[in-house]
Parts: sequence; structure tokens; C-alpha cells
Amino acid sequence: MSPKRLLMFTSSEENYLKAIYHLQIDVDKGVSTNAIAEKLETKASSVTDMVKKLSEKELILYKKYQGVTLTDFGKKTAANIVRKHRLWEVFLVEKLNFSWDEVHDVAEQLEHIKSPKLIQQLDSFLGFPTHDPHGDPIPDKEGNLKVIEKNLLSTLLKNESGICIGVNDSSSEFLQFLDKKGITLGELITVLEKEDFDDSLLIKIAQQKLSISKKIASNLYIQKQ
Amino acid sequence: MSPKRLLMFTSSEENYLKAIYHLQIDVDKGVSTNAIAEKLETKASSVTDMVKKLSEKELILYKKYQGVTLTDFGKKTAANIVRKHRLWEVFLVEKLNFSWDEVHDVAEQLEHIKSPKLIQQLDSFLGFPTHDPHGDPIPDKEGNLKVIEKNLLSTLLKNESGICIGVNDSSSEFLQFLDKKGITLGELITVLEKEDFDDSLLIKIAQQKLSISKKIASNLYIQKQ
DNA sequence: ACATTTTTTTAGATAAGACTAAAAATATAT
DNA sequence: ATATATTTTTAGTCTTATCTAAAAAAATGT
Repeated sequence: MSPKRLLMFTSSEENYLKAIYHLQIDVDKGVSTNAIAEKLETKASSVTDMVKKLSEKELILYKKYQGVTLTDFGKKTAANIVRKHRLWEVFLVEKLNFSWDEVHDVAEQLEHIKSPKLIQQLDSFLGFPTHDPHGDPIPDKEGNLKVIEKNLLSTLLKNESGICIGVNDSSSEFLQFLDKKGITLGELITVLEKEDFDDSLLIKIAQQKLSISKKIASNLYIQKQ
Repeated sequence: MSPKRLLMFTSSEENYLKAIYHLQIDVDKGVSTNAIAEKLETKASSVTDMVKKLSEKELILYKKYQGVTLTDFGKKTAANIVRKHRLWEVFLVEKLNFSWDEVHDVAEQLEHIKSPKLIQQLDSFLGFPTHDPHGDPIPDKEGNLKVIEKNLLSTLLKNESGICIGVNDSSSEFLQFLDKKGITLGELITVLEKEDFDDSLLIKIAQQKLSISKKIASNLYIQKQ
């Protein structure tokens, strides 16, 4: 740890950190320049510039052509941004009656508000939620997140069942589709049939039988019972 | 009205608009470059640059060396930013237990969040408040604010009384001082004595007699009974 | 192994918003 | 009325975060 280290970052820096954080979870090695550029819809050359800057601030480890990794400090900082994002999403859905497909863009702005007290009070006001409206875990103040075992619905076998706890794809289109079908987080889902032909599923949810395509089943997380 | 007009402004542009809005209420003529610079703690040359930009966007009227005035469009836009600022202040105090001297800096950030739905829902969630925690009126969606007759406590005569409805100075120091003395918005205040010597007042508030200096009395707004 | 393709970095340019220093316009004072 | 002071604008520079185009490094295919 260098002696003095600024704890305030620009929105742009925060967005890069968050992108690297999310990408680093997927693959367990250095995150490539191109991957970051794609995620942030920017150009690789811009990423190279920013990556140097974040490296100087000791938020990431960077060696030319080698990709980047978050330092512990960077990981904690990124987790804190994700924490803010997800808490705001809970607020929007629980208190302001947003639907779960509308919250992302607003939370994307709110996550950059600087005020530790604000987040602390918001957390308390919301009753210390552990998951956001899409089922994603909310990191605690130290940046740790409670890992719960989750499986894609598509990996369940016939007659297995579990609680629907999250989505893999959180695009508006997908979430609105789930709303239309009546699929909500917290519901018990049982696999009644698996069709070999197209990998579609027949499931039971909330006293209803529903046919679900492979694509849908690969975007729903289940906690096995 | 020009045919196409961008409705999204940068935080910086919004801050300038807000500053001009507040300054224009005080004096009823063009706002000077220096006044804006002082309010925003920036340099006059920076103001000149920005003022040209806002003028091109038809938010203000500007002629070299003549100061600026908000157009109707600019006024409405500025009022909307003030509306957001004050609604967020209510939220912070009423829902997140901030004290009234802590809200300004956070509201200063929150006011720039872009989402009409957010503000609409927040307004409703807060019960459509008409005033912020300092007693300042919240503009409605059209930018109009309900004007209520208010007088500085220092202008009241002996034996006059009224409800404490707002503050002129909303610095932390002043607000904390009021807290310490037990002076809260909504309380009935009666002037028991006026001291010619130092213009201090003896007032009755919430069953208590309190001696108040001229300076304090010149920063408290009263609605006469 | 070497040529080709892909990825990443460098170099140079641009735009927004701020600054300093100097020039121009306006206001004030004797 | 004219000299002085103040205010405002202009001109040029800086920083942050972008971009394009070209160069350099790494990865890939035969």
C-alpha cells in the first residue's frame, strides 16, 4: 500500500473497474484489452490508456500485452461499486415501483454518487438485502459476497426441482418475457419432462405447467432442493 | 423554439443554469459573469465560455458585456434541476435519517441523475412534498413554485408571532446552531421583546423563552399569523 | 518455421471544461 | 472629461477521456 492513495475515482475509472471485476469472475486469468473494450463499447486504444492510469493507482496489475488483473484494493473498490449498483436496484424496485427490467440504466448512474453515509443508510432503509432484483448477490462493505450454489435450469434432470433464484441474462427483453410467463424469483420449479429433440423442458411452476425452450432454461438460475 | 433541441445537459451545464436561476431571483436583471463565477467558485473566463455555449442552446440570452438572463426554456430547465435537488433533500432527511445540515452535498450529486420516471416516482413516494427540509419551495413539474408570504424574523415587531417556515442561510454551522437551540421548522414563534441596543430578540418558542441575536433573526423566515 | 492474422500499443488529433495572462470594454472618480 | 479601476472577453494552455491510423507484438495456420 502506498502511503497516500486517493479514494475518489472518476465515473469513467469506476466503469472500467467494474467491467474488469465482472470479466475476471468469468475467466480466471488476466482480462484482455479487447474484452474490456467490448464490454464498455469503447476502443482498445482507449482501454490501453485507462489501464495504465488504473495501474499507476495500484488498482490493477498490468503488463503490456498481458492483460490485467485487479489488485486486492481494486477488487474491493470494484465490489463497492457493484454493491452500490445493486442496492440502488433494490431501492428502485422495492420502494419506487420500478419493474426489474427498468432499473439498470438508472442504477448505472446512481452507483457513482459519492457518499458513504448514503449507502450505509440506504442499506439499512432497505433492510440489509442480500440480493438484487435479478437474484445477484450484493457484496458487503468489505466486498465479500455470499456464494450460494446455483445451477442453470437447463442442467437439471427430469424430476429434479429447486427455487428460481436469479437470471443469467438480465436484458429487458428476457425479463419482460419472464414476467409474461409468470416466472418470478423465489418460485419453486420442477422439471417434469426433458425433450431430447430440442432440449426444451416441461416445468411446473406455481401450480402451472409450462413449456420452456433451451434458451430460456440456460438463462435461469435454480437453487436445487 | 428551434426544431431540434437536445434535452440532455452535462452536469456542468446544469450547475451553471442553477446558479443563474438562483442569482436571477435575487436581482431582477441580467446576471453578471463575475457573480456566476463567484457562485460556482470558478473563474470569469470559464464563465464566458460556458455562457456562449448555453446561449447557443437557447437556454439563456447573452450579449457581450451585458450579463445573462434565462429564457423560458432555461428557466424551466433550471427549475427542474432545483426540483430534483429539493426532492432528494426531502428523501435524505425523511427516509434516510440525514440531518438537515448534511443533505446539500449529496443532493448536489443526485440532482444530475437523468430519469424522469425516477423523479416522478420519488415525488409520489415522498407524498408530493411542497417544501424541502430548509423550508424552500419545491418547483412543480412545470417549474412553478407556490409563493408563500414570508418575513425575516428580524422584521417582526414586538408581540407579533408566526410559524418558522424556512432559513435564509443553510450552512451546516447555522443549521446545527438551530438544532442546538431547539429551533425547528413548523414551530410557532412569538416576539416578546426587541432590544434596541443590539437588535437582539427575546422570543417564545415551544414553551421556552430564548434570546436570539440580530444575525440569527436575519436568517430565519416566518409566516406571520 | 515462416507467413498471415489478430491483438495490443503508440502516436497524434479532438472535444469539454477548466485555467492564466493579456487585451478590450465598461464603470468610477476626481 | 479624462485618467484609473473594474469587469469581461480573448488567446493560448492543460487535463481527461475519447478517437483513428499505423506500428509492434503475439497468436495461428499450414
